[in-house]
Amino acid sequence: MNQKDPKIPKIAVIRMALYAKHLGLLDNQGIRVVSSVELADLCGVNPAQIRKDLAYFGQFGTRGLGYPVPELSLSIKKILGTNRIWHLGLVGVGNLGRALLRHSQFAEQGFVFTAAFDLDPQVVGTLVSGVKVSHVDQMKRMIRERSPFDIGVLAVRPEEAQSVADRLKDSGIRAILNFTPMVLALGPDVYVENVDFTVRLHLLCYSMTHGSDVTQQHPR
Amino acid sequence: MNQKDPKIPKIAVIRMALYAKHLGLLDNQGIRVVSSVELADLCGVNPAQIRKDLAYFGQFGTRGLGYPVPELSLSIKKILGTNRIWHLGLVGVGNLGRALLRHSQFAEQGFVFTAAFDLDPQVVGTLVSGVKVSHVDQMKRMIRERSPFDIGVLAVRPEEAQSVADRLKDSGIRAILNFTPMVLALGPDVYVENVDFTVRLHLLCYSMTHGSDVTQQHPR
DNA sequence: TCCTATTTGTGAAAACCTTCACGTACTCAG
DNA sequence: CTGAGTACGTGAAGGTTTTCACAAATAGGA
Repeated sequence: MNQKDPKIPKIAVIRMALYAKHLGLLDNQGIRVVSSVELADLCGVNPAQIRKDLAYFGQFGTRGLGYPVPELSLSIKKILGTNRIWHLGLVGVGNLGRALLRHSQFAEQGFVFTAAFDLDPQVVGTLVSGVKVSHVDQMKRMIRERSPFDIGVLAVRPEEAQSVADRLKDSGIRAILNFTPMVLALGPDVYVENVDFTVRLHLLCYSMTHGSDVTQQHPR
Repeated sequence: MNQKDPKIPKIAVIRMALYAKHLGLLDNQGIRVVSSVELADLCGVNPAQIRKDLAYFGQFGTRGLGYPVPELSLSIKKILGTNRIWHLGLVGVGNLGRALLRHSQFAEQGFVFTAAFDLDPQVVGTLVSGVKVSHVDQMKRMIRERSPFDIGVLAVRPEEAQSVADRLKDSGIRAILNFTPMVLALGPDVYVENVDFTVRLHLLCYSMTHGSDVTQQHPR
């Protein structure tokens, strides 16, 4: 399973998602071919960067011409694994959870919520954005029996984060998008990505107080 | 104003926010002193990394002992500029905007919403989480007259992102936290931080399809 | 007061990532 | 078919960040 990719930098994978986004836009405009220089302008990176990043995964361009937009777009999606629908399961139907369920961008990119869990009896049983909210205690059974989703989205209170994450792992979930501010201890079998808006606010504060004397760009 | 910091990597600033978070937790637990090794374990980074990062900004530790938790916590906050209240102005009171207004973590970290704007007449005039929603057309006047906030939080639809951002800039706002998927063109006078959850989902997909053969850790 | 154990602060080395520069291969016009 | 032009793919150079390793400094006990 694990391809012998001789060490691909995580940041290159992140940029692939960026390229995919812009290639999608170009594709919608009916543009068939793009050069690394043009794509680089759109993405705000160096053209050589794009060629290097793509070269990690194969050869996609035609010398003298450029890259075929629709084909490259699809190739990157295949590389990222986003050329299919991924099912998401939300845990924690509070303010943020509710907003995530209703957030249209997920669906637009092939991420669909198929389950939601909470422990508030007021919320359990309700329908939010077409998704039935179940009790957290039902979670393990539902996952085991029907495996309704691939990725767990954690939007519970900080106190509950670790125990819910443990339950997700125990149920067989291998990837978690963590919106809580807690660092989850789950071992290497579970992939975790943390989303913490406040870190970005801290950066803005630093920039405003110092006039942003910061070196590197570091993408999104 | 611009201190002669001889090039501090952005990623070091990002980690400072991470350190601040954990130091705050330690402080709450009543722990008075922490070594770089202990803090590194908590933050999931290399101890030398922490010492290097801190050294960009000064000397904070005592050899043979470690770092004084409350003092270091405060020092980092001063460095980041988060030892004060920052006021936020939300534009776009939709699902996400509403959740952000109600999100308790902002207030806990000294970020307080003092204004909110929308153009839906159904929403304008209502009170969300104690904040009165005004019409976007009032925004420029309100900012100019009362400068009610320092940082603009953009949670509008993608189509409106650029024009609203232009308006914020025009009104004198110098920092924007951008939750839309659009890349904003505002020039160097405005600091912009983009928050795009879907990028993280893409990374999880990549990890799951490939068995995560990704090199670097790159924080939050 | 002195000695040992500990931990910081920091040059130097290593690892990593980005950019350059150019050979190669392809396109397209004539 | 040919040749000029173009743009990819990639080794090497350059730059940045991380890690190592150790001297310097302090704590604390005897």
